[in-house]
Amino acid sequence: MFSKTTEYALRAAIYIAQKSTADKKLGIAEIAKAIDSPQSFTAKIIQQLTRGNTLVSSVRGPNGGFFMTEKAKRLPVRVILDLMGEDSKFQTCILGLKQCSELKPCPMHFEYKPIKEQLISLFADRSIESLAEDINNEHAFINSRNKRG
Amino acid sequence: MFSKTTEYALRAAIYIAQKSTADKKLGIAEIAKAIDSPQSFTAKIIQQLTRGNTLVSSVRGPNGGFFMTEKAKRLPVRVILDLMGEDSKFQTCILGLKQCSELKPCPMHFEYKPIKEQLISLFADRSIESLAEDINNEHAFINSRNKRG
DNA sequence: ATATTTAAGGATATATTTATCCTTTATTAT
DNA sequence: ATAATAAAGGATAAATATATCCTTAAATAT
Repeated sequence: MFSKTTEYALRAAIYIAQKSTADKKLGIAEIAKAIDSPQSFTAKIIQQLTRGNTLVSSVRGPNGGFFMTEKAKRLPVRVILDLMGEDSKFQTCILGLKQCSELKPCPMHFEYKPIKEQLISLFADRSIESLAEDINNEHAFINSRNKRG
Repeated sequence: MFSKTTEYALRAAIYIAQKSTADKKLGIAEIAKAIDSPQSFTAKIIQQLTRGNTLVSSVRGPNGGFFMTEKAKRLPVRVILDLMGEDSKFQTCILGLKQCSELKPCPMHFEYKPIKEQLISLFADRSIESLAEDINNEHAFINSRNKRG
């Protein structure tokens, strides 16, 4: 579905939404370990997510790190894809044809269309924090220790 | 969604289903031109689709080429993905987590699940020929000249 | 001011995907 | 048999994605 790069971006952003506040910043080492991704590479990716200062915020130096404001957590998941340059991910033809359209549909166009629309609205309608809600405290983030008990 | 390789495979197989019979084989040059793909690369990909002799058939020499039997045309689209080694494409976690499951779901698991199921059944239930049915004769295969008029 | 901490950024390495070219093999037509 | 045709297959190149390392810049604590 997504490239590894985008998978790391989604995991990182969702994790930061789950675990950080303006008062509780997360270091790159913690994030990379929690989401099971290569640290240096993830650092570059999170850099991209800080561009424009709308999604992820960062502070350098001691007690610095990454965090998301409450406002940022309410943004749609789509914003992550936008910052990764994957915003047209679901807009494209499933067979990769540039000229595929309603008027000149590819052989899978109408079969794929309703599914594509659900994918688009999944990312457009759901906020990052709505996903981050950790209902049963057993999310599949490998190294996070979410259990309270 | 898919890699370019898989996109070419889908386009090629669908095109061969549309245009070939055992008596009317298609050359690699025609196929590559019709589906707008690099010829040599597409040749390798179609080779993969001939493995096991269940989907695409090939004959060498003069009047040779590629074709699909009527039986092959009735196979589900999924078979193309299988031969390309992309059979688990939709089975995987949308965030790329290996340990994502019903018991330990990733933050998008349940939101993505119904969409994933539709994708799986699109490829499992629909036959290649059912897609290939060229309803309005204006498919987005760039260089095919489907118009009868 | 200085040292320490942590992200930002540049340069480079590695792996994988995508693509081309050339030779070989099978089949057909003469 | 020989030449022509078309796919099969091997070797290699180019492009892109993935990943690491090192230096720089900013913020904090002392």
